Amino acid sequence: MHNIEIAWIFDELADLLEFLGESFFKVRAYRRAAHNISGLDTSLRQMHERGQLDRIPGVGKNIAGKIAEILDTGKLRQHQELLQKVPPGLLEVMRLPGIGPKKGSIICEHLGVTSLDELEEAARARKLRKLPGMGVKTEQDILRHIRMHRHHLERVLLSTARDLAREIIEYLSVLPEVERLEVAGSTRRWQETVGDLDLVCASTTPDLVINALIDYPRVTDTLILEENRVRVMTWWGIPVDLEIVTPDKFELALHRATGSKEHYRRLKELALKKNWKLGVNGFTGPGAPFPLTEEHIYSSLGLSYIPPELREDRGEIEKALNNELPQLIELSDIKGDLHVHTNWSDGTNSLEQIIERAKEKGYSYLAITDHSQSLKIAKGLSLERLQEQHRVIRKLDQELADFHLFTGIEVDILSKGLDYPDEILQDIDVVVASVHTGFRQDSNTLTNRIIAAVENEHVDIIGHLTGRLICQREPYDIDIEKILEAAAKYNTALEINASPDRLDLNDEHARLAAQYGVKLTINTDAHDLRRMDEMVYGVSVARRAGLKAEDVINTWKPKQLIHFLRKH
DNA sequence: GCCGTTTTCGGCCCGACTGTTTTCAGTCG
Repeated sequence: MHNIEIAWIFDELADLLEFLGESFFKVRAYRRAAHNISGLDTSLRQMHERGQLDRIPGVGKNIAGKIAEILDTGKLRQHQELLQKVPPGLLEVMRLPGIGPKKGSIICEHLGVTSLDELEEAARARKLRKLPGMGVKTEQDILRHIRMHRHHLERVLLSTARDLAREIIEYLSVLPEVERLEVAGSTRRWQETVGDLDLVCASTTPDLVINALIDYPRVTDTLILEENRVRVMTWWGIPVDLEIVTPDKFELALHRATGSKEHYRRLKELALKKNWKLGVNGFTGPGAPFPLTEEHIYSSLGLSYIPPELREDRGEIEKALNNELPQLIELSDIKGDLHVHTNWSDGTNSLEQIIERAKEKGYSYLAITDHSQSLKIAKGLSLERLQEQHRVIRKLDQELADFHLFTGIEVDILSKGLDYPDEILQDIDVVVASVHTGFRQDSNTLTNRIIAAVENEHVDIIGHLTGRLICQREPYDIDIEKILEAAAKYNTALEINASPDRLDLNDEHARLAAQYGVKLTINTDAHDLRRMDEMVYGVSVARRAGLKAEDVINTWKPKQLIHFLRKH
C-alpha cells in the first residue's frame, strides 16, 4: 500500500462525510491528513513500524489508528461502510467543478440522480434549471464540465504514468530472464498526459515475462495476449502494453514504440529515399545497416541523434539533418529553485527543512516565496510577518557557506494591482507574481492585469502564467503573445511551473517565449519536501520546447542570476 | 478530528466570485 493510496482513502472519506453533512472541521481534518500524507517522503509502513505515525502534522490518535488499520487489513471499515450508503456515481457528480455537497444532494434528492450519466440526461432534459439555486447557466456549465471530464478520463498525468512505469519495471527487473526493460511511448517523450503505458523488454523467454506481468497484484485484467506482447489493465485505470523482443532488437523496438507516430513516419520517408524500408526488423533493402542503438538508427539516415522529448515532428527532423539541434537543458543544469513555500504560509515544512533539502540536492541557491497577504486561506504573509520572515532568511543566509538564500514572495496579482506596495517589493530579492483570483474575467482585463505586473520594475518572474490544472481546470483566457511581448521588453522572466498538474507554461508556450527572447525559469512551486523533486518535470517541458540551459535563469551561476534580479 | 507559551475543551472558518437572487447561498482557491 502506497502513501498516496492511503491518502486517497482519507480524501474520499472526507468527501463522503461532507456529503452526509458531517462537521466542517472533521471533514477538513481528514482532508488535511490526506494532504500531509501524500507529501511525506517516508512510507507510512515504515513510520507505523517505528511508532511515528502521530508525528505527521494533522494526524492524531484517531487517524493514526485508521492508518494502522489500512496498513494491516488493506482497507478502512468506516470508508467501506460509507461507500455502501452513498452511490459511487454521486461522488463523481460532486467532483465536477461548481458542484459541492449541497448542490449534489439537491440534485440527488429532487431528481434521484446518482451518476454522471443520469446527471447529463437530466441536464439535457432541462430539469436542472428548475431546481432551487440553479438556473440555465448552471445547467450549461454542468454539461460542459461533464464533456471535459469525459475527455480527460482516459488519460493520466505524466507523473502518475512514470510512477507506475518505475514500479512495474522494478518488479519485472527482478527476473533474471529480463535483460533490459524500459518505458517507451508518450511517457518516454515526457508528454504531459499519458493514455497508455508502453514498455519494451529484451528477453529470450517472453512467456515468463508476460506471465509475471499478468500475475502482478495491481494488474486487474488481461486485454490482449500474444506470443510477444501483452496488454493489461491496471488498478490505476490505465492500460499497460508490454512488448518483448530479442536483445539484439531491443533499441529498434524501443525506438519504434517511443514514436511519435508522425516522427516515425518521417523517418520511414527518409529511409525510402535510400531505397530502404524501416520497420520492426530495422532497415531492409540494398546495403541496409542493422542498427543496434537508437544513435545508429539516426546516423544511418544522416541525422544527428534526436532525444525522445523532441520526437513530435515539430521541425526536429529538419534540424537534425542540418546538425542544428540545440544542446537541450538537463536536470543537472538546474542550480536552484526560485519558487517554494514553507509553513510560514501554506507549505508543510519549515524554512530549515526546505533549505536542508535544497542543499542535499546540490543547489547553489534557493528563494523562499510564500504567499502574500490577500491569499488568506493560504495563510498569506501580512506585512509584519513578511518582514519578520525576511529577517530570519537574511540571518540564515549569512550562516550558510557556498549557498545563497534569497528573500522572496509569491505576490498576488489582484484585480487592482499587486498585493504589496512597491516600497515593500523593492527590498525583496525574488518577486514572483501570480494570479490566484478572478480567473474568469474577460481576456482583456486579465491580460492587462498580468502585463501591469510584467511592467512592474520589482517583479522578476510571472508564476504559472495560464493557471491551468491539467485534467481539472482550463487555462485563463489571456493573450499570451501580448504578454510575451511585454515580458521581452521589460526583461521579466516567465516561469515553467514544474508541478506535474500544472506544467505551466506548457512546451508550446515555452518555445514561443524563447522565440520572443523571453527569459524562463523552471520552479517547483513545492509545498512540501517531496514535491521539491518535481523539478525534472519542468525540465522535461523545457526540453520539449527545445530550450538550452542558458535560456533558463536558474541554471545561471549565482553572480549572473543576482545581476539579473538586481535589475528588477 | 486535531491542536495546545496545554493538560481538557474551545477554537479552528477567509474572502472573492458566481449565479441565483433581490439579499444571499454555495463553491473555490
